[in-house]
Amino acid sequence: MVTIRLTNSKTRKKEDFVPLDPANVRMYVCGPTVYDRAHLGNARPVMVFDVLYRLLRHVYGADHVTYVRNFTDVDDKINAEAQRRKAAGRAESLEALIRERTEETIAWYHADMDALGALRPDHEPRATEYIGPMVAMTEGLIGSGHAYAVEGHVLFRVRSYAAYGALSGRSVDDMIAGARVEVAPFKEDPMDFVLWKPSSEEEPGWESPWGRGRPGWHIECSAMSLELLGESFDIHGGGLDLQFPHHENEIAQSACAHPHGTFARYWLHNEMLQVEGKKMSKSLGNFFTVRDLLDQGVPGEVIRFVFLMTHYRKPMDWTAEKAAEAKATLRKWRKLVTGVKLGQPSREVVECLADDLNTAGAIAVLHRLASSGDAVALASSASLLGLLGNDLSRRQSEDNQSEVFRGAVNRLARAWIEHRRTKDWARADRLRDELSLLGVRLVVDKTNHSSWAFENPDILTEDERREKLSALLRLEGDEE
RNA sequence: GGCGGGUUGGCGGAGAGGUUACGCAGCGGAUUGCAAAUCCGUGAAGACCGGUUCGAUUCCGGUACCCGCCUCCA
Repeated sequence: MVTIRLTNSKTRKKEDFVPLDPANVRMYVCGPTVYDRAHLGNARPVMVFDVLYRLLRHVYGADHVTYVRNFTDVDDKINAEAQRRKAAGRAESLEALIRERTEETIAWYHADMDALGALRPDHEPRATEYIGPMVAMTEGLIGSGHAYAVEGHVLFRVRSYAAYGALSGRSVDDMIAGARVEVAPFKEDPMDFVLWKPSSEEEPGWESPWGRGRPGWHIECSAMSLELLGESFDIHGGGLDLQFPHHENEIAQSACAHPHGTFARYWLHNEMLQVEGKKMSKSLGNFFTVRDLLDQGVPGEVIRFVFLMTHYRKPMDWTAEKAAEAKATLRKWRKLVTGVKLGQPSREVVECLADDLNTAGAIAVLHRLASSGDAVALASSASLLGLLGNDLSRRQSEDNQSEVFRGAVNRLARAWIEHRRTKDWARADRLRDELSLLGVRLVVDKTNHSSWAFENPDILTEDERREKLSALLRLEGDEE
């Protein structure tokens, strides 16, 4: 069996991965706060841990891996949106409006991540469905002296956990020295963090021993991983930005609540995303969502490929140039693999992935397989990376091509061939150029027959396309 | 200020203490009505300063620069 090696943030070393139970390898990944469309940065951990999930399934068997990724559906930004709808005259309760917002956001998230070829996790728990376990864990922490209730809040006492700061490499004293946090007067220590906080009438809340309130951000992951994976499990993943304070706090809560468990044994953090060399932010005007890219006609598979080009522990830069490169490569490979039956992925590709998810190295192997013409190995190996599947890219493109459109393009392609045959170069070239504006590329292949292919089928709307096509058909004397 | 990470050829981006990464672009050639695509070939690197070593881009130390987190923006 292949030995998977992973860089464990906890030890800062690359280690052999040895699961607690090979018959049930367990992984928890921090998922999105569902208040709006997922931006491109949100997709990075999804891609990284999707590859890890696929690799684990390959090595241990598809039925022997449990992947949990949560939805955070308690959040002030969600509240704000619900209150906005309420203010706009909606009659439903705030709770109903919150639910509405999170439901629609989750549906978007699923659609967008599906388009990137990400497998759905085995469990996608929502924080609001685990309030009970969170309250129970909080009570336990109070009982064991690791937390205290004050003024409707419950706070975790960081001084009660000696290893606090180990994951992110800081000590409580260092943090206080450089802290910019506003310290609530009721905190025993400035670094103490909230497990539970009171809710006003305008905020969602649940009854608890400390009054009506809602959970702090960190406790949900501790409670849900416990419920679904147990006190000890294998892998915990997320973005590097979550390492502190989120993951540090999760560890503190879980370790203190269940001192006999190990909590997560391997911690993986992916580096962040940049856009054209800069941090993606609304103020820089380079902020966009996955859906924005898909709507612009960038196939999900291309987005996925660009992510995979960079190792997960390096900052990844999204650039238009990379997208173009990915697209050209995928087009070339797709031509090679059409119709081949999947077999086993190449051992080299598996070894690259097993070596701390070296996706860039795996892609290099794919290039070699492609140039050697080994279509079966290429398709099978690409499939392990979630690439070149029938479910990707094709679907996106062909859904957008109506029968009418295809028929019209076919007639125009025949006209083009005829112009070429009669050496009417002017008309032939003009037609070729016009069609390229529609995202259709006419090509001459080796045998000097002609064919056509969709190059970028999504650049125009169906209406624009129809109008343009009928103009061309008239021009070619095709009055159908 | 505290903590962590990075710096590879024109661009992207890996591995390995000594042997070609790979891809894109470029250049040369094949093919071609033009173009695209495709195919063949090819030059080019390791921020800076020291140290370890027979030998370092790869290990160690320092400098410079960049980035992230510490402010519930992944």
